Amino acid sequence: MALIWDDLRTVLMLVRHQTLAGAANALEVNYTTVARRVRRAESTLGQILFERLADGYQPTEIAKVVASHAEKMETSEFDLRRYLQGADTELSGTFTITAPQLLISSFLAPVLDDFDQAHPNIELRVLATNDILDLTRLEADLAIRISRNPGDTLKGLRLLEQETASFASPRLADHIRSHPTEMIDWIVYDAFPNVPKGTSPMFPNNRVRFRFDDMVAMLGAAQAGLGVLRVPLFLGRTTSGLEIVPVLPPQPYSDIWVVGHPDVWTSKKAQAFREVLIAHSKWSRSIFTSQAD
Amino acid sequence: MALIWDDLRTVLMLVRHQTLAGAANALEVNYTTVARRVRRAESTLGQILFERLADGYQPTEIAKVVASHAEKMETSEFDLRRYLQGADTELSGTFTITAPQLLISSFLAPVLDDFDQAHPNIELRVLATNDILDLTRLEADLAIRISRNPGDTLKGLRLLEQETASFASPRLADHIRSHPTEMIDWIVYDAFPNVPKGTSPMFPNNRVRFRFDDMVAMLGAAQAGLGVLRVPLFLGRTTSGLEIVPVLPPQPYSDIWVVGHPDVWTSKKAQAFREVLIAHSKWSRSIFTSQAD
DNA sequence: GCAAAATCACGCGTTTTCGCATGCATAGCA
DNA sequence: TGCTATGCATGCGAAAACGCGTGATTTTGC
Repeated sequence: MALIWDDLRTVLMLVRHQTLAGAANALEVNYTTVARRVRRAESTLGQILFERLADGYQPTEIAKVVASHAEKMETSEFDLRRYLQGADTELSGTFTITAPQLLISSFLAPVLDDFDQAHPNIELRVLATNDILDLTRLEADLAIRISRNPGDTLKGLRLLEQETASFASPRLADHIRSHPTEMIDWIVYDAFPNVPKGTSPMFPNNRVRFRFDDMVAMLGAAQAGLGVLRVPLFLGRTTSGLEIVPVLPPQPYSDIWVVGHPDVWTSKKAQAFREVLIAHSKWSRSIFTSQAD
Repeated sequence: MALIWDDLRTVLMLVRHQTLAGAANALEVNYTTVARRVRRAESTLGQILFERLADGYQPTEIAKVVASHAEKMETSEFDLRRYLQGADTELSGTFTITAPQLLISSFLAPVLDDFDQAHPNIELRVLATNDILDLTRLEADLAIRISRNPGDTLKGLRLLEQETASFASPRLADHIRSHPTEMIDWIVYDAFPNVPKGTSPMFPNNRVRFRFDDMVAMLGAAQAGLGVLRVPLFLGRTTSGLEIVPVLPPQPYSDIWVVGHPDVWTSKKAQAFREVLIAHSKWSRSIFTSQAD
């Protein structure tokens, strides 16, 4: 009746993913192995944990209970790994950060360069995604985020304040400036599907022309002259083929933070990365706001 | 960097036992396996977890932290196993009880007989020990205990009230009855090293002659006529070569309980065992008290 | 309605893990 | 000082676990 902890972990993954392949992928083993471990767990528990269906493994109620306990075990594992990460004083090994894709080229790239030169023994892994990765689960050690605050459970440091403004292709910008009362076409983000508030009274006629779900595509559309765009200053300024138009005067926007789990925050590598980040933030402040230094 | 849960468990056991053999015994594997798993854990963690000394493995501070987290995982495992035990509706498989040695022959033996005949598919395991086993860790499913209450975390059912009285060998008993004012020698238990309170005024002269740390040995000494003994009625009555003497009139003593963890309490097997236990308790009540039914 | 993709079961050869036996070092003890 | 207990390291053969390939079935997408 000696149950094997890794079998419990396997059951947990199979309950989560519902297919052998999915669980196997998460565990970095062959899916046959998942099937075998689950069979073994079922036999030592004397309980059927999954219904084998054509489209996957359907967990029974008992399997869900097993998984909930395995989840607590997993939490302890992550607690441990974060502790070890936080206690690490080595400036070597791997270090993982995550940032929104669009922050990489304009802001983060020089930071990465500096950091790598200062700490050549650290293998830096960059996860460029708009998804909010779970730092509690160590999906990344530090995250660069655009938000109003670091969140409840995380520690954070505000790197930069930033502003947004309206941008357009040079030709469209010219046209708008010379015909301020004509109808102005906007390209907007799906999550904010209206013309931004705060447009200048000098440009009274605004309407939404396109709604996109992807910022890169929106920038492309703006470059092609399809409309006016509200984006953070740094983004409009560093995108070729766009220039600022006075339709929407610069206005404050969410700040740029570096956030991390308190456990990991103290690690030598995290400290080192923040140092480079802070130094570079001071240097590049003027890209993010319209105010003089 | 995929750490193996069973390696964490192995580290926990090695921190607890400090020797490969001890940990191996607890894990029911060869000690070589413990050594190998610990080496593997050290290598994936990049940390030395133990100092190899001549008399065993000395855990480092980091190992203790690892062990504390593994302990939480272990707690979840026990929580799960108790849940599964409690949800079990089969009247087959193994079932483990514990009871003080001295309760076995006089009280429990017929219960075991009845239970086995009623449920021949259940393999009953009996741990006869005075140690208080940890039911939270499933060292036993149910425990028969002599105490005033079941304890904080456990569920309990009072099976029998009982009384104690004084016993002696027939020859000594005769002598005491015919010479009540002579000095009476007592054999007492280490934990209560004085002459029991409540002796009858008819026998005014009492002293402690021997102190023992073992009840079986005390019974033997009493059988040999070395002195008077205070024991529960059932014990004196069922021990050959002893008879009750009126030095200490029957007086209430701690009750006999069956206790169990709330999670396990509801299992079919536990219910079945309690049934037999209750039935037999009613029958045998007269052995435990001096009062008429 | 049919092709492509996804899923699982099973069998085979390989890799890894494990247990056992041996040898060595140290501590406790007479 | 020698003897014995206990505990660890290492090497070898057995056992277990694993990955891969094949085949069957079902779902998904066009």
